[in-house]
Amino acid sequence: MTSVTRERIVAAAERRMRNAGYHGFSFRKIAAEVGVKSASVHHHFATKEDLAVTVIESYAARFLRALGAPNAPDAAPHQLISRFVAQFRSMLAPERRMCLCGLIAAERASLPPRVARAGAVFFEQTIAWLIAVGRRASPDIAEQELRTAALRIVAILEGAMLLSETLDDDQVFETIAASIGG
Amino acid sequence: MTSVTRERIVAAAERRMRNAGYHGFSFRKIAAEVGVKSASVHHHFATKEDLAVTVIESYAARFLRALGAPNAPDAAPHQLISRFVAQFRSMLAPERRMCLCGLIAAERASLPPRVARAGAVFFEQTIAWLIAVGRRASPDIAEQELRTAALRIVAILEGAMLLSETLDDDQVFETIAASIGG
DNA sequence: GTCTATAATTTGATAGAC
DNA sequence: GTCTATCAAATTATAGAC
Repeated sequence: MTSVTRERIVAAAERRMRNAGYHGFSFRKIAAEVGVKSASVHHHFATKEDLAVTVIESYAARFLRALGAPNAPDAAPHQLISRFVAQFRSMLAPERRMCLCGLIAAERASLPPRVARAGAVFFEQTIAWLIAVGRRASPDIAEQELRTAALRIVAILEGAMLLSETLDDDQVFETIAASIGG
Repeated sequence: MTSVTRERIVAAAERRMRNAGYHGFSFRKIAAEVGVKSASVHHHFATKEDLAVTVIESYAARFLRALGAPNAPDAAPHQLISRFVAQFRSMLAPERRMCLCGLIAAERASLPPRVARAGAVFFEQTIAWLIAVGRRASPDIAEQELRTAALRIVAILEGAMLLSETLDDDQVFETIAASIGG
């Protein structure tokens, strides 16, 4: 079920997709990085679409796992928001690369539907996590307001990563993210 | 100097780059869309890099021109901010496509330096425009604070476009952008 | 300025030996 | 599970006729 080679393929594909997006990675480059032939990559993943979906789902699962439960009894809501921001920050280091799903979101119009969908699921899950945290902090606020606040936080962080990358300056992310508080 | 075919090539390339990024468009697809052969595209633009740089510079110039002067005497600062937001909104319609330079920023790590640079210039110019508007509204605020506010606005709008596209929902952009005011 | 033709490389994917 | 070998198509780019 789990193979070392398979895991190394997913890791290499994630690195490449975060640099260049879905259209910017190839089976041969991935294979060369892992130290196998492209036919071996096809043994683990029948199509490029399959590999991309696996990479995105693995990325999303890792991200959500790092956040932990939104109702963790040992963490106050503002600590959870800090953890959320920190999770984005950690993705930016050490190479200042965009969030994988931010890139996938940008390419959406040209992606196979399953790939685009996997990217959207990441955002639905992170937004749901933020809403759950917000509900705990402010039980009386309407669902719509919680969702608006969650959308704002995710938009700011994705935008902050985008600007930090293009302006080639880590501090840009910190400057923008500081306004979220938490 | 200016040729109709050349302009149609730039327009087609911009459309394709906004769908799929730098790695997702080809001379042949552009040529087919315009109704010429790929060799004709090469006559106007020697390399893919050259075409991409021209597309980005043309996009940035159009965007800045639409904003107008940041110190226009007939427009109040809050009206100028509204115009800034409206300019992003207009790019989202009617196909809900990401800002071209947002996509270029996301792909930065894998781009030819000149292409990445052209994308960064767009953001430097839009941020400078926002700072100029802010300085007019609040002459006594420190430069650093104006820059922070400008970075925030651009990050929110780029992030709002990203989320709007991936969640396939125009209202997401409006919901997030509404918090900017102006 | 546009075309045909083509070079040289890369791409996603498959067949079949080991 | 990995390999060699290969296919069919697409890629950027160039040469040269019209």
